[in-house]
Amino acid sequence: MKDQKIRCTPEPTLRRLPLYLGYLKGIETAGQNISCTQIAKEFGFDPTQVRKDIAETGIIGTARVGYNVQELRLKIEAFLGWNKPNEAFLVGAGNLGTALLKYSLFKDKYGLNIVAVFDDDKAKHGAYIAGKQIFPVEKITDLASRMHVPIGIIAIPPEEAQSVADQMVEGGIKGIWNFAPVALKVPEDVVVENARLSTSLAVLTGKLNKMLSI
Amino acid sequence: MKDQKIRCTPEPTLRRLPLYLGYLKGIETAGQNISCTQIAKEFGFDPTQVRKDIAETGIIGTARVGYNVQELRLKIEAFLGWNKPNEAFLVGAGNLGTALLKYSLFKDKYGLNIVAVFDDDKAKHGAYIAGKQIFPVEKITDLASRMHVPIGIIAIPPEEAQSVADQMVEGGIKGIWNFAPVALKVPEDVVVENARLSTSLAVLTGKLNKMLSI
DNA sequence: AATATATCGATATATTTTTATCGATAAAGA
DNA sequence: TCTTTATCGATAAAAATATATCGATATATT
Repeated sequence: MKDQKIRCTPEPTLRRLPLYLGYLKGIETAGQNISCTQIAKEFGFDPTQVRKDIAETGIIGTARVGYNVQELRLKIEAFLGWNKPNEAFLVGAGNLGTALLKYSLFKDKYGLNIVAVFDDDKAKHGAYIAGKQIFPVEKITDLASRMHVPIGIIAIPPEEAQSVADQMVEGGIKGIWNFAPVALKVPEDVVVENARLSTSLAVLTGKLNKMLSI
Repeated sequence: MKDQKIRCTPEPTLRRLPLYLGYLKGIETAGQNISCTQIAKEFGFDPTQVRKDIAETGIIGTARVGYNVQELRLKIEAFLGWNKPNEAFLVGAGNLGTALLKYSLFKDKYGLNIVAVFDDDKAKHGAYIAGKQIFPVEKITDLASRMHVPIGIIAIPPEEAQSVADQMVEGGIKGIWNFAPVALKVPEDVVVENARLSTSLAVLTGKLNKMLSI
């Protein structure tokens, strides 16, 4: 029973799909069809890999033709859940939180709809940023459970992150987008995706460091 | 001659090292030594994997004891190049750029020192944000080559990203931290790390989408 | 002092991810 | 119409990554 193991999409595939999507959006006017070969060339990937990634979405292509651009775009969006608004709570109205809120691409392109903002700074409570009212952190659990919000975004210092995550879980939030540099402990049925910029920076400086020292 | 292939650190390892680092910083007062087993438990990883990751830094541990906490921290920092200031140019003084600039952790913890900011909005030229003056984008090449700045950060809309990357490369920049959702084309000796938030969001919503539909 | 145990480093195995191959097929060109 | 070619989907091979095993060793326990 333990080894049921639902076959799930490889994470690298999930990371590449948004790239393809961005590309498709840019060329939608150009032509009707697109092949894996073309997409692969754009990104320097292997065509077979692109084909496998795309196959995950369930789309059926045509030999010698490829895929219909618009259909492929819609399939990827549906697969990622970006075709419908994903409601989210944002915790942390500091620099990062504010940037996330104002970054309109999230709403426009990825369907991420931040419906409320929370912060533990009393001075901010009741104020608005980017049209959203700021609430006290203690209200997360209650509001999340009543509004059935599925996603929580953590953009606060690491010390408070676990406590906020606990409150989110208690409120029934199923996915946490975590910008704090800590390992959150959550139940198995809650997905945590760490968007830690430091991780990305490490890859850059680590490679650079190696390269420049050779 | 083409297949020289320098043995390089696996990217997953580079991604995990900052996690260990953050953990080490949190416990430094707690004790003298730390074992892979303990670190692994903290993150839910396999101890052998942690040991391999750590081995990349060149540290030597002691059987039955583990590693000296402080030494390990310093080794990881040195390995990632975070022990010395990494000078960088930031292009884009919008929401994201400003957040990056103000996010003090980058400077304090990761040694990322943003020395100048560029934007193509004439109204911003000469102004200061977070103590840094804003320059016209056209000056990147000249300034980068004269100041020998190794890192460029791209925090602008996708349309302009490639052009800015070209200017960075021309100025001798060797590492680009790219926040724009496009595939940058650069010479082989330039490292590009894509810090695309959309990619991370895709992993979250993709998994959620699958989970909630089962 | 002898034995047990945790942990290291090294090596071997397993799993996952990427890349290559192959037959089938739809369009283009001879 | 027949051949050639690009591309698909499926399957196989290769490469990368993660996990397991094993002898050695330093500390703790009997």
